[in-house]
Amino acid sequence: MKQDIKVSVDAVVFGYSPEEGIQVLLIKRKYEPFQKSWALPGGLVLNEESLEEAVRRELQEEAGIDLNYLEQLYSFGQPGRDPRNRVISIAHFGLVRPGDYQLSAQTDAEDVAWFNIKRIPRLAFDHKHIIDSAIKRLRGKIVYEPIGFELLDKEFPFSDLEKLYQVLLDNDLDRRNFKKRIMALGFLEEVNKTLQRKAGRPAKLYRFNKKKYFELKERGYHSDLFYS
Amino acid sequence: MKQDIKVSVDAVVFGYSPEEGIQVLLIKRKYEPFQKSWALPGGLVLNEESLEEAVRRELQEEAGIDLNYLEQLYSFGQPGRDPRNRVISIAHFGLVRPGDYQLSAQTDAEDVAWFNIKRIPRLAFDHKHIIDSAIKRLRGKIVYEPIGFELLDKEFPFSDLEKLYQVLLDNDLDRRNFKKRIMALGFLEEVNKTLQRKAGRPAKLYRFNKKKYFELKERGYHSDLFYS
DNA sequence: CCTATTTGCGTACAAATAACACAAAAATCG
DNA sequence: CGATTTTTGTGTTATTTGTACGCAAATAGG
Repeated sequence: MKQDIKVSVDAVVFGYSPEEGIQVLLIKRKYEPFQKSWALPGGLVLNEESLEEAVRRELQEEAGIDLNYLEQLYSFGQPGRDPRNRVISIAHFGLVRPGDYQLSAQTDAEDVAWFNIKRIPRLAFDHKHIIDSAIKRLRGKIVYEPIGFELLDKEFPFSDLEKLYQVLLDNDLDRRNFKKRIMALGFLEEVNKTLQRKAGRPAKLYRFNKKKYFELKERGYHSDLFYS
Repeated sequence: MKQDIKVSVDAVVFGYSPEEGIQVLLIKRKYEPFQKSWALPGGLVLNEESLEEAVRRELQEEAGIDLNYLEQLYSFGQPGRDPRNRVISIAHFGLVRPGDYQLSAQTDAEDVAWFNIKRIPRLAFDHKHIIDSAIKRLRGKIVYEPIGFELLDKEFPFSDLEKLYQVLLDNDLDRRNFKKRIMALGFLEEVNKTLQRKAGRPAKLYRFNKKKYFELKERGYHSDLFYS
């Protein structure tokens, strides 16, 4: 019998701010099945586009958002995960900066929204499961690769990074040791600016030097974890 | 226009022995395209089977082999990777023990063979690229998850494990420190047997206690790397 | 029985990590 | 305006962990 399987992509897009915590982008479905349910952005792959192109296109169409970081997460292909057809979904993992993050409000607010990862509503299909995988990936990856910076502004106070790790790994990390550790990695550089958001001493701003990171990585430096 | 994409699975299966090193299972293709080229075992997913079922079925059909460990690797979906149709391949990563490992000779020897990962022939499609990803995964994963044991006999002398890590990470690890480290993880247990293969003092046999490993993992013990 | 080979075990030293204290610069509040 | 609170910045020391070794035990082979 001829193969009758459809191929789609889904995206778990994370955003972050110190006030709101870690959030994930969801859309409200317009059509059956799961009409009006919250779901991950995504859709069928077109014949001539790559998987990554499909993801970026769908995110533009459904949420008007541009990703700062994108990688493949996992492919979900269990028969029956879509009640109508056999659909294989290649799930992706994306990150946006706080700047782009706000764009969601520009599109129809009923249809697109950010949800804190601790308060995710009931979702269509197996999307809850997919999000769980993505959160696991985020938690796992942030300790040995510098993807945390992709969730922050290009220039950020150190405390933002610190809080991100706190929220994600929920362990009390020592502020001072954490900073020493990150700085020792050698790819964070100080910008000659300060920022003040509340009371307290103004914070210096830092910037992730991606070029320097790749240089160090080339030289076989063993990145190994930021914090356990 | 209607979506016209096929879905297949491929498997990168690794085997290991101290004498042969790390090997990967390849088959010689019978049909076009790439007729008579070496390629990864795999094929189209059937309508009612899961991805993992498809992998195990194909491996049975093409190589008569049973996997000891199987996980998804990555999905390759670039248009043009198959010269005829658009085919998305969900690549998998498998491990077999030395015992099962020998089975390949039972099937048609012209069509199935093990190749040392340092001496891989020219391959069909983008299969070389897929193998590279799999090797990277193996190297990366072996330092923080106990998958190395899935490549050894259930009871093995310590030196086998040691050599596996040597070959894979090609650094000179200190025999004595390596053993201390592994034993400190707490899930390797001594069996009351010895084995002698060449000259020298007979080796005690060890066994990976998977149950104990999961117990320790539950208790939030931070597995973190065997050797860097 | 002497040598080469392989496995087993322990100990001293170096390096990385964790615990902890206090100073500086601002807002807030009386 | 001064005292208090809040936030950021930097250092020092104890503890834990990792690394570099030396040497003994048990076998095969000649």
